[in-house]
Formats: sequence, C-alpha cells, structure tokens
Amino acid sequence: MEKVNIQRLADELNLSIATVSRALRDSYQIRPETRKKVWDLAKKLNYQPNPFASGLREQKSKNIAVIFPELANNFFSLAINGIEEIARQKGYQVLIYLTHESAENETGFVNSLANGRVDGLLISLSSETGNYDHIRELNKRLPVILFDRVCESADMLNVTTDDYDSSYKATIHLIEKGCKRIMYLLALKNLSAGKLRLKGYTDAIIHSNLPANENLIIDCDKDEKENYTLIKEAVAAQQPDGILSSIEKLGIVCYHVARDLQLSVPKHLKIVSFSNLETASLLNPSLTTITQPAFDIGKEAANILFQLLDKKKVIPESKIITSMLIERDSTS
Amino acid sequence: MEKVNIQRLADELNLSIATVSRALRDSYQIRPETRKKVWDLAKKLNYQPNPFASGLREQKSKNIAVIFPELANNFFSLAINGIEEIARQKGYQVLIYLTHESAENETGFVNSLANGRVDGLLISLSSETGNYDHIRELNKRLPVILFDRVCESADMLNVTTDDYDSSYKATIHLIEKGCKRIMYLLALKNLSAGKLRLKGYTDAIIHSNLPANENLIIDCDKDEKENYTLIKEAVAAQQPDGILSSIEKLGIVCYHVARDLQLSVPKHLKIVSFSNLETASLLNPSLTTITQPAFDIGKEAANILFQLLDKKKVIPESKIITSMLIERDSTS
DNA sequence: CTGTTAGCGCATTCAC
DNA sequence: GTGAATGCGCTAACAG
Repeated sequence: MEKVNIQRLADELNLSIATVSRALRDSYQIRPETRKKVWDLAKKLNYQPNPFASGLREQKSKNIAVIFPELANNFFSLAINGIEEIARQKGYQVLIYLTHESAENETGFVNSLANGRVDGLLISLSSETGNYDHIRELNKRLPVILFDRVCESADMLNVTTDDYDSSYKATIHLIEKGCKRIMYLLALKNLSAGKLRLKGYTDAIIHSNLPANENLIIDCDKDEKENYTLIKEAVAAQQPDGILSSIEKLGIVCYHVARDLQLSVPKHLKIVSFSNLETASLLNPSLTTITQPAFDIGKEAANILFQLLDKKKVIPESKIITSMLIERDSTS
Repeated sequence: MEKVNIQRLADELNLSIATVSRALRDSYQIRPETRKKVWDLAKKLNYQPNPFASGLREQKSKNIAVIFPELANNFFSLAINGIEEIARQKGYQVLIYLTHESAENETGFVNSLANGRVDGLLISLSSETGNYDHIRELNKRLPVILFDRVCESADMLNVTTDDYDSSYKATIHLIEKGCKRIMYLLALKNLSAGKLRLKGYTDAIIHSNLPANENLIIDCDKDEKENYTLIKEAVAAQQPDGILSSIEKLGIVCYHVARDLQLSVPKHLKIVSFSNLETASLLNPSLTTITQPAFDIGKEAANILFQLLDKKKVIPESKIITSMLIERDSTS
C-alpha cells in the first residue's frame, strides 16, 4: 500500500501539487472540472491530508486538550460527552489528560501544551490546585476555559454551576424538612466551588437563626478510606438530623455510613448531596441531590472555546449554569 | 513572546541546529559541555519540540487513539484510566473518540485514522458493529488492539475477560442458591462477548438439567426506556426466581424493576449482573456482580499496543483477564 | 565532535 | 487558472 499524498494525486492527474491543494481546499480560482477530477481521485484513493504537515504549515493543530481530575466520576464522564460532541462537529480532535487530583501532574500537563500541540484547553482543576500561574501562563498563548472546578479570578473564562445558590437552597430545604443539626461534608476547599458551597451552607444556617456549630462541618479532603471513618465517627458523635455533602463521592460514603449505623434515611437522617442523575438513579430513592447538568456544562465550555478559536466577533463570557435540586425523600 | 524553536537555541549559542538537535536527543557523539549548554538554555527558555515538525519528519505521531462506545459507563471510565496511565509513561498522547454505540460513527473514526494521526488504536466495538472490515483495513497500516468488546476472529489482538466462564459460573451460582427459573437479560448479541455470555448461561442451564426455556431469555438490545418496560413485563409474566444480566446497565434496571414490583432482593429474586466495583458499591448490597477488572483491562490492552509500537522482540498475544464473582446476597 | 543540507506533506506567494 | 518555489520545525545522512 503506497502512501497517498498530494504529490501522488498530482502525478496521476498530471497537475501540480499546488493545483491539487487548491482544488481540495475549494479555492475560488480553480476550474470546476479540475476540481471535480481532483476530488474524484482523492475519493477513490481515500486521500486524507496529513495532519502533521498541515499543522506545521498552518501553525494550528486542530486539537484541543481536556484536563480532568479523574474519570471514575460521573460528572466528568458526562461532561466529556458534551465536549467531544462539539469538538467533533467542529472537526477538532480531543486529547485527554487525567491529573488524578494532583497539582503537580496538572502543572506538568498544562506546561506541556505550550508547544502548539493543541489550539485550546478545557480544564477542571485538581482539588490540590491552589495556584493558577500555570493556567495564566498558558492562557497567554492559547484560549483556556475552566469548567466546574474553576478559579475565582475575573480574568479567566469559567463555566460553572451556581454553587452558592444551590448549596444555600439545599440547606434551606433540609431546614424546612425539620432539620436542626445539619452536618456539612466539606471538600474541594482550595477551590472556588468548595468555598462557595460552604458559604451557601453557612449563610443558610445563619439566616435561619440556627446555631452555627463548627463541629458539624467535617473536613473530608482526605484519603478515601479515612473519609468513611471520619464521617462515621462524626455522625455518631454529633447526631446530625441532616447532612449536606458537597461532593458526590462523599454523599455515597455518607449513605453507607447511615446504613452501617442503622440510621434510616430519610427518617432519622436526611441526606442531600451534590451528585448527578446517573449516580443518583443507582442509589436508594431517599437521597436528594443537587444535580449539575454535566453534559451541558461540557458543551457550553466547548462552545465558548470554539467561539475563541473561530475568531467570531462575539466576546465570550463566563457562564453559570443552574443546577437542580431533585428531591427523592418525599416519603418523610 | 517570541517562539522558541531549535533555530532560536542555535542562534543564541552560536551552534548549528543539527548540533542542538543532537544535544537535545542525547546523541552519543556530542561533547558533554555542549550538551549541558544546550540543555541549560532549553530549560531557561522552556523549549519544547514542536510535535508537528517531529511527527512529520519521523512519520510517527506519538499519539494513540482510543475508541469507546460511550463513557457514561463505569467500565470504560475505569479502562481509560489504565490506558492513560500507560500512554503517559510511554510519552504518548491519547486521542479519544466516542461512537455512542453507532457503527457508522465507528467506521468513520476508524477510517479517519489512516493518515498518520495516530500510531495505534485501542478500540471497544459499538454494540451495532457486525462487520470488521474497517478494523482489518486499518490494522494493515497500524497496530489495533480490541478490548472488552472484541471480534471473534483469531487474526486480531484482543483483550477480554472470561465471558463464557464467568457467565457459566454465575448461572451455577444462582442454581446452587436454589434458583430454578433463571431469566437471562441478553445484550450485545452481535458481539463476541454477548454470544459467549449467553452460551455460558445456556450451557450451565443444560448441564444442570434445568429446562431450557426460551421465554426466560429477554432480548434487551433496545432503547433505554423500552428495556425497563420489557423487563418489568417479562418478570411479571415469567416469575423468575433468579436473573442474570449480561450488562451492568440492565442489572440496574432489573434492580429497579424488582423494587417497583415489590419483589424483595434477594429473598424473592436473586440478581447477578456483569458490573464493576464502583457501580456495585452504589447499589443495595443484595446485588451479586461479575466484576471485570476494567482498569487492568485498559492497562493490559495499552501494554500490548506498546509492545508493538516499541518493536520489542516479543510476539504479542491476545489476553483473557479473569473477572470475579462478588457475592453480596449472603443473607439469603 | 560539529556543520551543511535535504526532505517529511502541505499551503501559499509569486510568476506566467 | 495553473505551476514553480519557499518554508513551517525538525531529524538524519553526509561531509569534514
């Protein structure tokens, strides 16, 4: 199988490579019949332009990078669906990187993208990330959109959900259900999302004239197994009547804790967790969730990125997508 | 910010680009001090070779493609972790493609990879795929490894789990638990995995001298919502005392059906499903699973691919990785 | 040990 | 409308 490149097409048609190139790119200054000849042969030989050659020549890659903390998480699995869909429409390839929640990995990946490998980056920060220099640095060279796990600064394009509002509303929801001792499972505390969710919770507590009790805020930025023990002990010691979990993973742990402590949900303990539909549908119907439209967040982030790449005359803006409080404990 | 390429380094050091290139590639024939000078400046300027230039020159991309049916599925989410880990170690980038179970998308993607964009492909077939010509065609040009959803033919490299055995054993497990009417939820029937799983079930039934009852085999290769109704009606009509689900998604549906029909699991109905740990941990502990080591399958598939790419003198072979039957209904 | 040069495949400028 | 020639950044063959 000989390789089929522009030269080959040109030779077989007794044309110059310049003409072939122009014909393939539908240049206005090409005779229709020439154009057709070229296209027909290209089809026949299954010609496909070499992306490295055109990338080198045009100084653009037609690739975008997506950096995720992890994928064993429904949110990101769904988000990448949205991203991939948009990228495919635009004729871009998607390069995927997993940080495993390590800031070091993240910085390494981000720094490695400055060489033209990709034209843009979609990133959701690792939970360890506290410093955004690597993002800013890369953003000088190519468009970067943050989503979900974003950084606060106004100089970056972010796509998020309404973390503060949804956390606030969820807390109020629990209070309206009669909860007086609402435990908060804290995570992502370095990140904007984590801070906003916590603030939503504490504000709701204060506005409802419930006592602010620091013992009810459990810092769960720990190892997976530790979290279980931590939460179990905290629940046993503090006897909460409601729990708000700031991330899905902890919501699940928390649900297991309730079972192991023989606390009936939602009778003895009401649980609300940030989560998403896929996961929630697997859980016992007594878990109320704050569900983020992960697919849409992915799509929206990708759309904004392509607005920049397409050099449209729109000024892209950060976007907040609202999540839904889905109640499943109506039996209480 | 000027661009930093080999030329730039050469100019600043008064060397030729050839020397710089060699120094960066640790050629044996370079003076240590020259090497050091070059590396120091490269570090200082954060030089990174342009992947398009080297790709073009060397006729290899240092990219691999991964084609998945979907990602809103724990198996594939975990598998890509394994793949990414190995690829990263080897200095390769991972391009991701999602077919959404469409054979047409799959063929399109596979055909688009013949232009040197990637050096190898890892693919898990879509449930629609019945014809493997596109795979064979691409495999003439670059290494292709199939995993999980593979094709039967011996001319391809496959990484799978022991579908027949695990299905057989799961059925025997149900029989030993006292089940006499075991329903089988059939899926992926075009694919090798689907056929083997079905065969494992039917053989176990026959070997145990239970009546082979076609009404107990429910063909679920349908739309998501249809499956629920289908299974619910089948369970109501056939009154099985055990169910073996050939895929995770149906196992979950089946679990919901049991709840909605007020059939206590595992008391009235024992359920075993192909699934994985992550998902299973979310479910009620009464679901017994056949758990595939998704992460390891991803890693193994990637390893075999890189054996080929590294041109090691080993002859790569297809590999079968054993899954585990994890029992959670010991209360019965 | 280092420099000069050709060429990977493509898009484009400049001639005609 | 078309062809010849150049260069994107890099590696390797060849020369010294």
